[in-house]
Amino acid sequence: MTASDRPKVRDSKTRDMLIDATIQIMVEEGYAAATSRRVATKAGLKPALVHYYFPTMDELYLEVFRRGGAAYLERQKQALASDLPLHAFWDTLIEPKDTRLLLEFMGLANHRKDVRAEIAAWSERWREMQITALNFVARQHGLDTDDFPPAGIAVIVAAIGRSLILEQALGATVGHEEAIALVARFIDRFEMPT
Amino acid sequence: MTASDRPKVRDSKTRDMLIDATIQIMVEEGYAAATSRRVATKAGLKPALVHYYFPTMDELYLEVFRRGGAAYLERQKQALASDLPLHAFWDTLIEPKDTRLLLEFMGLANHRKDVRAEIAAWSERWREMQITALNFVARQHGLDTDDFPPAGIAVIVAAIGRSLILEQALGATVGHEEAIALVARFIDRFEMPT
DNA sequence: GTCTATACTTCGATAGAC
DNA sequence: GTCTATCGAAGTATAGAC
Repeated sequence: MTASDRPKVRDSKTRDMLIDATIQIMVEEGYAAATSRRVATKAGLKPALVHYYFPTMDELYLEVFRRGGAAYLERQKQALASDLPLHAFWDTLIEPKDTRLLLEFMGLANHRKDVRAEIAAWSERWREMQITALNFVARQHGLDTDDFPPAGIAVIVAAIGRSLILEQALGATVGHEEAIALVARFIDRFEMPT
Repeated sequence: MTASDRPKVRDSKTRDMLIDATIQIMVEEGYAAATSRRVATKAGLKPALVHYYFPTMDELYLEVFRRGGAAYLERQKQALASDLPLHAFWDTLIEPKDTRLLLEFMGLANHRKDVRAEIAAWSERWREMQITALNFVARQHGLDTDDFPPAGIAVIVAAIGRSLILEQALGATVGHEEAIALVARFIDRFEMPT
């Protein structure tokens, strides 16, 4: 049985276990630790099964990313459609597990060029969704686009959230409290908390 | 000859070549590609030599980080001591090669726990240096620390620079121009360009 | 200091029994 | 669908000739 004619099982408990194991390893030990053997062991299975479901490791990584990426976009969509879109958006950005996984995939993109295109395309959708929502926020509040350029704000707010998670993983949190306070103040200017 | 009694050569052309090769591979293909074989090949040498100079790969990684980290701190020190510290600091943050290497090491920190402590300690020094300088800037301009909390500003400005580089490596640059303009405007408020 | 040669481990992947 | 068994490539690391 070669790579091309393996069954394309889309929903299977075993398959899910392999995906979950991969996520867990990537988050805890980095993408480089997510080998077929390690993944299988963590899932309580044998390495050959990994290749049964995912002929190549790239296909496993891509499937993990597609699932996680789709779920992440869905949560962001909900957040941006909520009553306090800026607050909810910010909350998605500082969710540790999701953000760490995303950061691992950004590293993986530099290591596996086949994975890169997929992540780049996802990032564009992710960003466009933010810009659309922030454009709406800007119009709603009659904001000057010099003070509140939606695209620029999206880039900056996401950058801050991501970096906080990245530094927290290192245990370096000096200045975080102050940075979070600044972000909160900025967000509160547009969405008054009750 | 065991790991403990190998010569601790501190300056050697060959050693430098191995370090340079490691940096190049890490930046271009990610830390996971920086194997002893790949490093040796890129330097035009044999794998055994890598282990002659660096008994374990962790020692190679640490030496690369120590050199790069020291040089980076030195450049930051110069920047923060310049006439336009905020502008110069920002320039160091968006220097692509340095920042990409640093991001790779942050990934490596999640993968190699022995490397993590070193990177965490470096990050603290890096950040403290920024805070000290920004405290000085704040005092010089008589700034309200509610509007300009040095530690928070350091975290945020660094976060933006790093994320821009990270996204640029992916080819995702939507909103970057606007984000950069916002940062420039903020910085210019305190350091008027001539 | 640099090489060849090699030991041992881990990895990705496949074949084939069940 | 899951396993055992195995292959070849690549990984870290060492021994020893030069």
